[in-house]
Amino acid sequence: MSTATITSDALAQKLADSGLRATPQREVVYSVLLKKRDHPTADEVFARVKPDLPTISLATVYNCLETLVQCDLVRAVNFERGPTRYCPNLQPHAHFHDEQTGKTHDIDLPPEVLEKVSSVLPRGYDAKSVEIIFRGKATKAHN
Amino acid sequence: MSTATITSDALAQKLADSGLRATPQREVVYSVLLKKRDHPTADEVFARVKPDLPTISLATVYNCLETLVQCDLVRAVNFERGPTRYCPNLQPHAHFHDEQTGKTHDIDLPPEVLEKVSSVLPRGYDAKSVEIIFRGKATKAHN
DNA sequence: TTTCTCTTTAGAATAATTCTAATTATCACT
DNA sequence: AGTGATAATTAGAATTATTCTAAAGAGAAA
Repeated sequence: MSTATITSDALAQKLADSGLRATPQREVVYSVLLKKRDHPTADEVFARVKPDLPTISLATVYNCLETLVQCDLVRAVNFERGPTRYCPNLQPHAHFHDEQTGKTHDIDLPPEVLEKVSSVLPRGYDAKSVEIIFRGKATKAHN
Repeated sequence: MSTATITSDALAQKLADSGLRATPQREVVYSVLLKKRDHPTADEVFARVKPDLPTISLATVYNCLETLVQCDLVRAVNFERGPTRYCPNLQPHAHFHDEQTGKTHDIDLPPEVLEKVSSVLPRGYDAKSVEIIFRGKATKAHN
């Protein structure tokens, strides 16, 4: 496969690796994240999943999202106190939060920038992840 | 003055600049943040302020903190879904969130790193702030 | 003083998320 | 195919952090 995303079988595999099952709910939640990559909230995912699985509950959506985050298939992103948003982009990237539109943009992070950022950590700090969030406004072109 | 912090008069001045008054509540809340710079939550600030102002309410603590953030005297910091924490450090710095202890450490950000980070933004993205959060564990020495 | 605005206060309301207990589905074995 | 064990889903209650509301208090200005 050439993309960074994952087939349904591969999803099943990833889940199995963690001793978890591939359920319709998990598959649909994941596919919904892949289909429209606009960093939806749990509520938004809930709404998008319902046409396919009319009886799914919001709690299940939360459970599935949490599961996908645990399996490293999805990243959870938080802006201030807003609801958590979910992002299936597995490349290292920062987030740009547009205050006008409320939209979130992925910003690619070249390895050398990541490295420079990590270099600020004094001895004795062992980071296993870093999150970079810009806040500001983006021009029309980026809507 | 040699420090990055601010006298009570200067606080009054900063507030006045925004058309706000220097109240005992605001002064005590601010002084509590300066005294113990461990990124307390609103609840923790509330507890620390009470000995001085036994009748203060939690809503007022939220109000004061918000006011100080508006005046650029304090930064609000969020980790995941946890409660907002407050930080009177005005220098550009990142945060390191120690998952073992729950403690938050300020990590100085040299200008050239800040610049490198900002350089990842494509044309058309106008960031007015950037927040960098590391997550991991710190050695004993940093407790 | 009187008035006007800003601030504080207590408690109610809200929003997002997590928890609980019951049901349902799936798996591993026979 | 049947049975028990385990995992997952569900609806609704509960929780947490925060914000809102309406009333009371305080300070500056007229």
